[in-house]
Amino acid sequence: MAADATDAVFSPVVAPTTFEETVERLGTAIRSGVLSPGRRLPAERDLAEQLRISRSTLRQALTALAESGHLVAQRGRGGGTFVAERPPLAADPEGGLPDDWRERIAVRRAFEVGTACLAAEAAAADPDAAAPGIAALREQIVAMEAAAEFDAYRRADVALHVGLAELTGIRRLVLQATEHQAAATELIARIPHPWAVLAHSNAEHRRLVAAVERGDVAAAVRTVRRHLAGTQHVLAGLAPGRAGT
Amino acid sequence: MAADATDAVFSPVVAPTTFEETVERLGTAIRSGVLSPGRRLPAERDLAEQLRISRSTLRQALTALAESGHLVAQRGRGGGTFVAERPPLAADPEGGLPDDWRERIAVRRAFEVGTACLAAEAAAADPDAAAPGIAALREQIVAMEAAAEFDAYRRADVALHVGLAELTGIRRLVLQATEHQAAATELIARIPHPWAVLAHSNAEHRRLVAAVERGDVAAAVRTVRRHLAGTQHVLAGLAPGRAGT
DNA sequence: GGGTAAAGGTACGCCACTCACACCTTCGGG
DNA sequence: CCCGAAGGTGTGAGTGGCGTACCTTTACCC
Repeated sequence: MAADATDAVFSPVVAPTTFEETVERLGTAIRSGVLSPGRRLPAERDLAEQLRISRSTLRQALTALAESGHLVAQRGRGGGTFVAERPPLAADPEGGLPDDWRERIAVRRAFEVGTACLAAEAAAADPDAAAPGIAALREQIVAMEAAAEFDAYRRADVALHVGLAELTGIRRLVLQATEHQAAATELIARIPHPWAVLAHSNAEHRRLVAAVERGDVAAAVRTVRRHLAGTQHVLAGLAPGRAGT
Repeated sequence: MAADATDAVFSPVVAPTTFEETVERLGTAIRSGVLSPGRRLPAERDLAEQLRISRSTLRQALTALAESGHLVAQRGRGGGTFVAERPPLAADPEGGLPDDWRERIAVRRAFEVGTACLAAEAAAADPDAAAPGIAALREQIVAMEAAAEFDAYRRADVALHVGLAELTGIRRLVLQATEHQAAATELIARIPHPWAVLAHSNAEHRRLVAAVERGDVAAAVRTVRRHLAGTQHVLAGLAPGRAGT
């Protein structure tokens, strides 16, 4: 097992550029549905200011996202940059799982468990403040039940998990949640989704929301754990032999 | 509550440089004790290769760490770069908590809960493989009981939590664990630590390790949760009014 | 005692990225 | 019909990271 602490310390250092970070940020937000189709982004000059980057760099990112079908730009007065009507769901739908998929899914699991824990705590600490957020979660569950195709289902699924992070009130967790969800979508898109599985999954969603609502941390954690374990096992079944690094 | 998902998406983009990332990586490893005092780092040329960065950039980082008292360099054959005998525990012990301390401590809690969950699962899945790791955790607990001063206690504490992450076998979690621990140390260093509290804390450690050993996920999560809630409350008591952003 | 190898220390030029700034183009509304 | 708000374009400076070659120190070995 190569998880020794010193090995980890000496593992490669990555330094993403501003351009890459921006594409990642906006791209995941769009793919995960946090920025919904047709939505208008702030004007470039404003957005650059909000993101604390120069307009030049922002435009590089916007151009890249436009070329990859995430965004559509319209010139002239009343124009702007809009999220495409049918943005790509996953960044790279080429065959084969990335070889570190085990790590990714495990990190995501750890993250979700922790988030669910904090969300349940927040709901227990201030039920009134959490109520609207929880109602929003319920709406997503309804949307999932009504979903006629997998894309719609998955979008609501993502919204639910991101909404859970919102309950914690921690901005950083919300950001990470969208990233994890977008990453998870890319993996999940490659496995079959029989309706029976989706129905079962949604039953777990209901249980999760109920647990959060009554502030039952243990139940929330348990439910999330089982919920994600299913995904992990299905992926493991699809993995070519063992794909560990 | 400023944790709305779209707000998070449009929050500032940060792009750390390779230099900064490297200082962060090595600095946290040293401060958290993962790289222990007196330890020799790989030769610059080798280390640069391992970290996948140029030697020039690596040297910038090493120089900065040497100036801040983390490292000591010795020239000549048989020389090398060594971790200082008494490296600084915290990066910036200036007065006052950083204003986003609530976020930090919350993110850390979420992380630890998730990690404990995965660690307990790993132990349950393959008890024999996890046994040596768990024995190492017990050693840290013994070290904490024997600790005569807070520094020694804290180092063992960090080692315990990092060791927990190692049990999961996920390199990324180990890396994040050292970062969270180093960050936590900076906060914890500012609060008083009566021996009674430390003893109580260690009792929780024992319970945590026991829960992990028998693969009891629920108990592990519950224990970690309580364990960290204590820290959070003490910090909240020290916070100047409300330090929210 | 001198050579040699292994380590850190120094210098320099190239390239990619980021930024600020100025300007052009489109197009709806007053 | 013109103005203003939006995206689109171009340029030059500054900075950071990289590669490469070379220098200096020092322990060990013959």
